Amino acid sequence: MDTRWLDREQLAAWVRLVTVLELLPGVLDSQLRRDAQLTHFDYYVLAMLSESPERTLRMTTLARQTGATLARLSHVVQRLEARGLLERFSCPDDRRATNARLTDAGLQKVRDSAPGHVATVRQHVIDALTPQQVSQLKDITDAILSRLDPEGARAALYTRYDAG
Amino acid sequence: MDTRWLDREQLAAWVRLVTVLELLPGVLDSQLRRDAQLTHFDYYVLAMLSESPERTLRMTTLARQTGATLARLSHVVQRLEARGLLERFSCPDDRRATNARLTDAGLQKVRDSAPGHVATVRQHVIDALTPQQVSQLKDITDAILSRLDPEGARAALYTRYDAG
DNA sequence: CCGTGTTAGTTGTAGCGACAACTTTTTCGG
DNA sequence: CCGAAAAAGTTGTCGCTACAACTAACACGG
Repeated sequence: MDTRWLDREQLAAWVRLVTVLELLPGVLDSQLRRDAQLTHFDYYVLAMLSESPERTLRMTTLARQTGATLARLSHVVQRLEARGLLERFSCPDDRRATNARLTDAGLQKVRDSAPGHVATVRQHVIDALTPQQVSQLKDITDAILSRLDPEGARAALYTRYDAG
Repeated sequence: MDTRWLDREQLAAWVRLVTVLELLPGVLDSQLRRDAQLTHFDYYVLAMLSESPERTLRMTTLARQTGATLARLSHVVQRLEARGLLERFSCPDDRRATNARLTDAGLQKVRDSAPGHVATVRQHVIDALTPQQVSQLKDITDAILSRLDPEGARAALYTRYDAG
């Protein structure tokens, strides 16, 4: 097994990507933690629910769309439920399944924290890039995800939470 | 403060990036954990040392270059020292400072685990992209890092660990 | 050369995620 | 239908990271 090492350009891209991987989650987490007492993953879960019909999703669906394991999601949802931001109830159709539904308080939390979060995303990522680079980034991450997550379970969200 | 929401294209790029942020670290960690009993961060630390003169770096330098806090690095180095992969010694010039030096066993560990790690990086990232996209990724991550880490402390490593 | 502030690093604690073990319900081949 | 296998969640435990508090050593203005 001869190793194909990385050339200079590949290495440069990779090292930078690793550093982004190391720093960006912390930036997202600390802003949301400070301003909304939420981790980024908490926010992601709440935001996903807020955009679903009936503000409700099956645990398995939520897990697939957030890229988390069911075990992790179960812990997170337990904590969010204890805080009154969502509630769980057994699915009538399939008694193995559990649904998670966003409460009014949870919806309010998402709406309150969205502006600050979007501002952070703009400040550290989107506004640092040209429109062309944003488009390139979409294609690049798409290509990576096709290797990382061949089932292609990733979600669409992060839309507006304004008066509408 | 009127919020500037993300448009469709920005949103698409961002959601995909978040998913990469969520999935990629786990993939890197589990491969290295399985094959070398190292986290990706452990590997990064050892690799960085292996490329330094005397295989030695100051804790502060190592922290800056890996993007970690000194506290985190201190814990990690403590564990790696306990496993005999590196050793710490007080800096003669400045007795506040601590140097970390890779042991022979540590160097061997890096050399042994590098091929499998690079293969993983290729499989999930580099080989999923065209050469042009690799170049774009470098520029994009550079732009993001300029916002994330204005001091620009990121390192250069991940070179070859072959017979040389 | 003294005291104040800064720099370097360590340590304790609490919280989150990974992994494995487990229960319950559903599916489906024979 | 019956039993085995699969699917959906939950829970317990362990390891890692963030945060805050702390010690020790250096810098430097007065």
